[in-house]
Amino acid sequence: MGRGKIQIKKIENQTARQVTFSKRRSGLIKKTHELSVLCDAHIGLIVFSATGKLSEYCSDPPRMPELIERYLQTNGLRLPDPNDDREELYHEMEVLRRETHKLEFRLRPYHGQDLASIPPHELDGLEQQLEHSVLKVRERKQQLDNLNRKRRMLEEDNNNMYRWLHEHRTAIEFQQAGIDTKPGEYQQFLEQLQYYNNHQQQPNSVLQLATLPSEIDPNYHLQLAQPNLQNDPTAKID
Amino acid sequence: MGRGKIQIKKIENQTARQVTFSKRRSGLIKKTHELSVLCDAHIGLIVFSATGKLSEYCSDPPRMPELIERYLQTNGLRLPDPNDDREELYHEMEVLRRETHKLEFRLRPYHGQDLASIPPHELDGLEQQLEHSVLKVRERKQQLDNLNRKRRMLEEDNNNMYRWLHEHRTAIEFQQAGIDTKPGEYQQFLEQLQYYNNHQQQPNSVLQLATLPSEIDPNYHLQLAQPNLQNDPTAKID
DNA sequence: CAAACTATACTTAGCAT
DNA sequence: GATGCTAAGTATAGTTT
Repeated sequence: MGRGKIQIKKIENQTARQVTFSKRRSGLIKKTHELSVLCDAHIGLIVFSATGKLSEYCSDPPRMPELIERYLQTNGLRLPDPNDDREELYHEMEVLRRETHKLEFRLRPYHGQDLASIPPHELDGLEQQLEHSVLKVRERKQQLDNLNRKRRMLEEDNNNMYRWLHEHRTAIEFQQAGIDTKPGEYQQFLEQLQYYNNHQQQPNSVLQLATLPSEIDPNYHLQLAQPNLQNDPTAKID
Repeated sequence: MGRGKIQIKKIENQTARQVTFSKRRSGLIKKTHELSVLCDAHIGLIVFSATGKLSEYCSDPPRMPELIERYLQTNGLRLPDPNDDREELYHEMEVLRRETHKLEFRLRPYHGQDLASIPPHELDGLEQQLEHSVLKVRERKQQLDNLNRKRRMLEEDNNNMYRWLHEHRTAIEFQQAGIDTKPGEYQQFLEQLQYYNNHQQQPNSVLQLATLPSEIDPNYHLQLAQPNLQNDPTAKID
């Protein structure tokens, strides 16, 4: 089939091998196609060249995967490992399921259910735990009460300030007309307010306010009070 | 390539088609093999005849699945994979995971943790819940205490009976020596015991034992009493 | 029906471009 | 590296056994 007969063994000459590969590959594909058409066969051909390049032929090109699937089934084969972590998955699920049950179980005594299933010697611990938790909850409620009280104080405070500012707006506006607000002054004002809020025992007097710098937009007051609430160290819980 | 030229289209003559299939198929496999050897290529050939018969060739026969896997990967394809419930599995796991987290989260307030994350309006409910659970636990402890007291009483009772039996052993043995034990006599013996028990002040009767909650091992009294009875031939029952 | 035959069509090795 | 040429080697259609 050529100028000379050849042995069927790897062609050592790299160039010759490449040429032969190319020629024979198309010949092979042609013959594959002919067979599939002439005899109505379903054929798939997969060729990886020595350099890893893929060529393929399928008598019904889009259905190569089907063909492969059919091949694997016919042969009772499974793909070496598509990535079968199925076992792992099942195991992981089992673990999760168990955990969920355990948690559900652990939750029951706290609802006063199923106490009969608790070993007697654990009852004291459970009781203490519950008592401790009740205390914690009460503590938390107290904390919230305190916070609410503080908030109300601050609100009242703000209202007082707002009222004061409102009453004096005319005077302030008059001042503002003369003096431009400088950045440093606003910052100074903030610090004073902060101090004022932190050191107040009772909601306070409009009198102290009178000592604050006066060149302020009366709309600031709402924004100013808020940060103090959030920064209140006593509000921190965990 | 034969006595006459042919069109590449399905051979209608069923016999001719079968013959051609057979001849060309071996030719194809031969050429496939030659290409793989000559050019060091990795080749897989899958042929399903019109009648569904499978023929295959692989340059490295045992590694057909690998070849296929490589092919699918190279093409970025996935097998249709009929039994891929992976998605479902993932989903189910996600649900479980969520549930576990939810449970963990629900457990925390009962340990007095993380109360800050509880909406304030739920604190009262939680407090009540905890108080209720504490009561339940105390109730349960009380129950166990009662059971233990009862058990101790029964033990004492058994000991008293044993003592009584021991003290009267001689008389009983004498009775037995003359007369074979009849059903009526055992009954009589029981009645004597009954009488004895009913006239004791503190210890409970054997009959009362049957009314105890099941948490107490019903065999308990027997285990205590048994050794005594076994030592006493007159006590033999059934 | 399968295997063997054989004339002929097809494929391709080696070479040249 | 791909393509074209062509003699030589192969595959196989149709036929025979």
